[in-house]
Amino acid sequence: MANRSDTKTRILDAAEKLFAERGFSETSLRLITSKAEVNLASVNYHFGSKKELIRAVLARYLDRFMPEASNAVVQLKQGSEPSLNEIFSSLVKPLLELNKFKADGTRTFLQLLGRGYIESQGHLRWFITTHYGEHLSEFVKAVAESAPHIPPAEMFWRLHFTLGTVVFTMASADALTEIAEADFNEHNDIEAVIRKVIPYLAAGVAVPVTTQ
Amino acid sequence: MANRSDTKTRILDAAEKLFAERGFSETSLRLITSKAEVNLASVNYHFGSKKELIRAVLARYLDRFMPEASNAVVQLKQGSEPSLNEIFSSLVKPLLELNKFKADGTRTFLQLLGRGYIESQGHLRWFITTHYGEHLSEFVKAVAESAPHIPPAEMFWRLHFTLGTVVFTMASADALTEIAEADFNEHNDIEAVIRKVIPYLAAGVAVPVTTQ
DNA sequence: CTCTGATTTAAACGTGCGTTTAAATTAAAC
DNA sequence: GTTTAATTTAAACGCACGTTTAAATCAGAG
Repeated sequence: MANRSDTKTRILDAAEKLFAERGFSETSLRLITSKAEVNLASVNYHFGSKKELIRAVLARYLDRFMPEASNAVVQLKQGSEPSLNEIFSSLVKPLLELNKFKADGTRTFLQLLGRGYIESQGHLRWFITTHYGEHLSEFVKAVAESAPHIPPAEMFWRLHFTLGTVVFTMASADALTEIAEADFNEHNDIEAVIRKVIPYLAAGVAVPVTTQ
Repeated sequence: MANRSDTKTRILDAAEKLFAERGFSETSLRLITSKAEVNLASVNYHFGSKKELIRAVLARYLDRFMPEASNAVVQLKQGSEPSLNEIFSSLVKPLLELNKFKADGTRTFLQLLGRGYIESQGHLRWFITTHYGEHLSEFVKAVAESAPHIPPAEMFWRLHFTLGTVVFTMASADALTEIAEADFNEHNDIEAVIRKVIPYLAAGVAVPVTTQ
């Protein structure tokens, strides 16, 4: 095949789709390169290793999402005392912006995030907090200020419960929207699902701590 | 090694521990059989394949947990109108009973469940609903009756949000408890995490539907 | 055109995997 | 004690994987 300067992009595009659908360890470089229509060895040539390819796939989304998200939160706080619902809702636009970067980008990003958290044995968590720590803490700070009655340790857990809800829901969103349509004649796109989950999350995060 | 009629049990015990810790596809039969101190081929002899071993591991827990759980819900409804918190809490005892069956059985079961839902591409969901459907629907019915202001379609989504929270949290429970200990000097066993998540889930499931 | 460095290519490498085989060993029945 | 079936064992099988190699091809500069 003739020279093609977009080999790296073709690999990233094929890899992110397959990683999101099947997970990282279940996706072989041979499958990626065949879908991308590039040579098997080009992954190691351009990225060094499979591990570094995974990081590159994640970084391409995080570099777009994280600054926009923290920016949205900061801007929201310019006004007066945003509610939890408003803080979560401020992430909707940055999330949906990813659909302009790539078709189905929002879902792909959230699925990659979930896969990464579960498969990488804590490595992704370290990667995100070290590379996007300032952006993250803007969000965490806003949430904490908006629910001052929740102690920090409890908030840590609730934010991870929240992450789990989002990530799992988005990973199975296809199947769920199908069932919802069949059983309740209710059609939901990805944005509709996001708007359904926000009140659920906000209620859980803010519920008073019981010392039963 | 001399004859040992407990080879099957030794395999199941070693497999469930490794599956819970590292996931199914990341755990090789060679690792399982070496930890179990049995011959590699004995897995295929006793279980047929790795896939059937996975099912046997899950079934051993589900067979214990599911009847006890649905029983607890049914008994709770004998009294008057249980709250959502009470319904979720009624699952705690059946969950902790698993610790009597095996050391750290509760954590192992929940992690297996999480791993299974994420790794098996919907296969576990099918397995559970077809094999334990009656037990499941007892729980779903109780929750729906306890939050009659939530329309069925909305409840469908919220129960899946709930499943996501539980599954994701339990799959990463080890990592999270480690961080919580490091960052907040707060030690949590699996029961503590369960008791933390219940109010979060109950609040989210019951929050009034907004038509913003 | 020629040279040079970057990229692509086909092939192979070594490794680890789930599974299968056939012989050896064990336990139980007679 | 002999026979029979169940189980254990060591070895090998075929396959898919990530990675490496070395030659072929390409694009740009002089």
